[in-house]
Amino acid sequence: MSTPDINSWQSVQDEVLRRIHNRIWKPGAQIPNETDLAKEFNCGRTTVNRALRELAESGILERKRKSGTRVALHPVSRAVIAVQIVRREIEERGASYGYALIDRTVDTPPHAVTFAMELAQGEEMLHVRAMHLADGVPYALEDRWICLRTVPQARDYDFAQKSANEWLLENVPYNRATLSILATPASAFEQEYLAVPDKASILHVERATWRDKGPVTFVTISYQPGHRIISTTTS
Amino acid sequence: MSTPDINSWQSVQDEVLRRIHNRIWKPGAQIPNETDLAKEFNCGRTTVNRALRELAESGILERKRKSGTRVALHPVSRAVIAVQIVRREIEERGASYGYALIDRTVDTPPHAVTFAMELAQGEEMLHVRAMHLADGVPYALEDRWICLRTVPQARDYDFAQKSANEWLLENVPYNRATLSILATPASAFEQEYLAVPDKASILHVERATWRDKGPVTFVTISYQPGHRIISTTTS
DNA sequence: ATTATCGTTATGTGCAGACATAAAGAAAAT
DNA sequence: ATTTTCTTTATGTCTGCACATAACGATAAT
Repeated sequence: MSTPDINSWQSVQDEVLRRIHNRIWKPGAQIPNETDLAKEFNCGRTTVNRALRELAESGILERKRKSGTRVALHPVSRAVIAVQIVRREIEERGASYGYALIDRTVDTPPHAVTFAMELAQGEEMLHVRAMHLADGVPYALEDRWICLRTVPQARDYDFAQKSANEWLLENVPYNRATLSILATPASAFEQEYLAVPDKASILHVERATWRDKGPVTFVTISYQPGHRIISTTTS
Repeated sequence: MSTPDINSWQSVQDEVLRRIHNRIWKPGAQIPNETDLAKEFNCGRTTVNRALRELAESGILERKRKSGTRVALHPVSRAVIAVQIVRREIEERGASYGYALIDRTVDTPPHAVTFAMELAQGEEMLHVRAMHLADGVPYALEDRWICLRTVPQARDYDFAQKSANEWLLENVPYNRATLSILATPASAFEQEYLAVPDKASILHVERATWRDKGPVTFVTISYQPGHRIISTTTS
């Protein structure tokens, strides 16, 4: 109508966001349907669809066939954190990366590990522990269990030069992953290798991965006290 | 070609993922261009484009105009965590929600807060502290600073019934947000209100929000020891 | 009153075709 | 040798149109 042509999906999205932020469309309220918006903005319905679809994916809008589109009442905003190999994490901070293997054994994992990997107990796995250093200083510890049934080739790799972190990513693809973040007091092992005092507060990232139902690995990364995981939030 | 018709963007995506997982297309390798894939799958280029675009957004593929599309060498997988109001977090666990305001004052925030909000020091803000309870037990503490310049109407609200968490979300929209996760030993304040021992390890989520360059709020949620943030990972 | 059926409606998706745009590489000019 | 300009190529996006599909609501059958 009076609106000047808004004919890129990006500009449609901007305009929709503007109306939501300015309470022209209030939380919970229904917004016009795609066809009408397309007419108003003088663009194709496909363009409006793409703009709204993305906003729905990010939780700002709620869409239902036939019922239409409404502004979310309690938007669940999604914080995205980038999970990448520790070497890159360190290099992106402008530090030089160092790696040291601590030990590599074959053992039966504790219950917490088999539980996270959705397995019965008793199976032997490869247990690899290593340190990641930034400018020579301990940056994080890696405590990893690798399922030898799914990844038999790990038995022949010594992990002395390249971390299991990187080796697995390059050699063993996965389909599914879980990730969990928690805080615990430093264990004796962490105290020793991270060189921190008793009861220091450690941030842990636990990650389990699977390849087509076969468990691949379960890893805990323990960070130096004070470490932050920073997210780039959308919307 | 020999491939049976794959003509939904979803099935194209599945097939592409299958080829990546089965190393038919190896990390770092270039994959055929959209037109060729469309021909092979017997579908429109638009369909292939949507499938590949989403995989690129999720970090599995890397695309560049003219150069083409290649399988990411070091895929940065994106873990998505849902940030929502604490009440919903508790209710989703099947517990009953309780709320208690601890205090509400006007004060000048400490440096850590003004820094996170990208402000100069000296400005007075509203400081609200409260407890969130699950089945009557302390679940998390909320320590919040609200910018009275951007949100003057907060001065007239007492936060006795409804948490600032919810009030802000319903009344003050935001454009931009940062999120940061860290672990620290329990402060004296946390020890008292979370009823935890000295030096307990506490998981914190810090979040700052802005509305069109105007700072809205900075909040720290401190969770009961043992709390986990769980992410639903894609790819 | 309850259940089954069916039309209506808004979103979801697919297609072909067109043009826009980034970027690599070749060719031309300096 | 270096810089500039052009051509080519693959992705990025917009359009109109068509049909699929979920779901609300009304109507009909039980």
